[in-house]
Amino acid sequence: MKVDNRTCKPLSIDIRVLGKTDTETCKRMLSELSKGLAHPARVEIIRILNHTPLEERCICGDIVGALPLAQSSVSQHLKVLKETGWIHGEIDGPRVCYCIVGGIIEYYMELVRRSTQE
Amino acid sequence: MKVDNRTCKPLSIDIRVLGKTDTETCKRMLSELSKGLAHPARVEIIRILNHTPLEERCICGDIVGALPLAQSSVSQHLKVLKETGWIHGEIDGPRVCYCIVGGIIEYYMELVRRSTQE
DNA sequence: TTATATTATCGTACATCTACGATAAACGAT
DNA sequence: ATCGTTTATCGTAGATGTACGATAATATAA
Repeated sequence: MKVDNRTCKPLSIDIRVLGKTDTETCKRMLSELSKGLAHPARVEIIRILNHTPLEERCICGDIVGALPLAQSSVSQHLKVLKETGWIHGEIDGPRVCYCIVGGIIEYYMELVRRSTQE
Repeated sequence: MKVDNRTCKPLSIDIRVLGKTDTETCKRMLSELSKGLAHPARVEIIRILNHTPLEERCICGDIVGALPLAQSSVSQHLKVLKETGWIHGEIDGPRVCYCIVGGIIEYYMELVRRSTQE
């Protein structure tokens, strides 16, 4: 019998790959990730996921409950965050467990630095 | 006779105001600024303006020349950057001199930190 | 199997974004 | 006053974003 194991493999991004990434690619990556942050609801989702401790991973329903939007709208925002590279999800029974990509915030900051100061 | 004085009053933003800003406002400001970065052309404009030394301020034509877009399209991107708080412009004869808002990049980074880690 | 819970997707309706050419507006120069 | 330069705005067209209810899909539970 399956217990409430909210599992998300800790998928991470290595900030060092940026050392080998050309400026044009950096700009595209930055604008793509920025699109993810370009809505208050998505900023809030990132905040929630970044807040949630590893042993208590966040399932979709928790996020829906925390936002003043319909379930289908939240699902769309989660999709945008997945497509723009901020989060990943894993099916856990009838539910889906969402996690923030490890190190993505630092990665984003570095992208801002590199793209604007290069 | 007017010489080529590319003047832009150095308009700046004080990062300390964030200390008195509530979370909800931070999220709205972050998503608004992020919208500004959500296109490669606008990232490039920010990079150019951040690169240009103060004594050689950037006029609109320079930016148009640096991008593979029509003048009207660049003008629209400049408008978005103005509306989202990244840059400001000053009329200088028939031309317009654009400048990045002082300290806006650090301000943006701090917004990312506060909005995601709060 | 059937029912229940959870989440994605579909269909729809507006709004906003993106890009362009054409035009207007503002100013300096002649 | 007229011309040329520079930049914003308009009009248009197509793409994308946003929000919702309804429905489908998936897995567990009964």
